[in-house]
Amino acid sequence: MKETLISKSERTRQFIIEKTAPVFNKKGVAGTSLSDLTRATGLTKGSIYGNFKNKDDLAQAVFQYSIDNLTRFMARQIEKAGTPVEKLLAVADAYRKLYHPMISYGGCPILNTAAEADDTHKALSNLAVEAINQLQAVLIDLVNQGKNDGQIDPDADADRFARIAMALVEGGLMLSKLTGSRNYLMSALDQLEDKIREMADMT
Amino acid sequence: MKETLISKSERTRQFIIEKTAPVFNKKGVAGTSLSDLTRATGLTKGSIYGNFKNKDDLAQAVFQYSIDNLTRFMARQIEKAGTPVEKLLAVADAYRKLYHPMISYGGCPILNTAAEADDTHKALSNLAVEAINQLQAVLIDLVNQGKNDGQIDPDADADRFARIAMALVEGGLMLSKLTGSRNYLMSALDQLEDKIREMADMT
DNA sequence: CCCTTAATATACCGAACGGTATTTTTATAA
DNA sequence: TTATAAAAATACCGTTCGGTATATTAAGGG
Repeated sequence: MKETLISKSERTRQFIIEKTAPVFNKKGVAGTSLSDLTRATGLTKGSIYGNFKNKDDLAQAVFQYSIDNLTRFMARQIEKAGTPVEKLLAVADAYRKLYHPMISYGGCPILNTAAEADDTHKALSNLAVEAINQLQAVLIDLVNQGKNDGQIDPDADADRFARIAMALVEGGLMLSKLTGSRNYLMSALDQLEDKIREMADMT
Repeated sequence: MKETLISKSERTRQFIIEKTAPVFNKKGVAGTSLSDLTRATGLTKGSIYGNFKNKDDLAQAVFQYSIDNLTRFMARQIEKAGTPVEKLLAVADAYRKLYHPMISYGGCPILNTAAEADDTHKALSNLAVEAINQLQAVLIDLVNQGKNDGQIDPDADADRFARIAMALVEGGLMLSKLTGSRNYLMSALDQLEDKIREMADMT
């Protein structure tokens, strides 16, 4: 008597997402063909189309999966740290840890999706905007917490900080991925940490 | 008696590049079809293939054209400014001026190319690396000139500054393009200007 | 163990793909 | 003005595309 907590199709669906995620992230939606998908999964077109209504539908599920992984990882790193300022520094550190996995995954999914989809795949680019807003909201919240604790300068501009942080991280990731040199992301993260310490008057 | 300084084919070649550049930049190489190209130019496949040996060949010419435009514009802006520090600030200001044209062009070609090509089109991604190195070299050179003039702190790390500057600009552009909000690029450029003034002890 | 249903594979579709050989048109130097 | 060469258009190639109707297989409750 076997307990089937999740149906076969749900498992297959997840399997397809996991196997095709790096392919989509490296080749883009337009650059990924159905034969790429059957190759990556070992399944046939019929099976894939039984679980997703078309390629774009799968691409969206894949993107959401990638983002969920990223935000869950980030949440765990933040949880480990104590004060709001330490949590902000933990975000920067999280990206240092993410460097290698992210590169072999094909770079940041948000960046990749933004570059490809903003003029062509509106549904997908909306998901990317959501992901950015979500990450930013975390940063803004932490800054505000730091202000309440008296740890961060009450005059600090949380929104502006979050925008600069995202730009540094995404820009650094893109350049490191492109050139093959860690330096870009690392310098960007150094700069991000400087900004955090600056807000916390730890200069 | 008409003086043909440049041949018909050279003119057509340039015409094709100019007309297809925004298409490639918006849709990517994989996402741009030959019918997109014939539509954008009003020419036939035969004509296009008489001037370029294949789609990738045209894509590379298009990317180089976009980069040349960017670097020429940047050089002109730098030329106008006086001291090295003013020239560095002129670079930041150049990106402010470029905001609208860049957005309607489909975003930064370096970013777009990096995102699409680094796992698929090696020749193209090499051109993107070259473009980054070229822009960075300009920044590094200006910082060093500032040091020689005694205008910039001799301990300033020019390489690190250039990496952070590129990350801020590219990240800011991507986020502004994605979200439709100027704020990202503008905050990133504010930050870049702060860094410049910091190096110049104008704080 | 069987029967129903769900899941996967097979076989196929029309369309669009990138690319090319050939013909027609256009430019241009003599 | 005409011959010739260069450029562009036409018509076509085989392949792969995304997608689907149908057949086959496997799951899993009764």
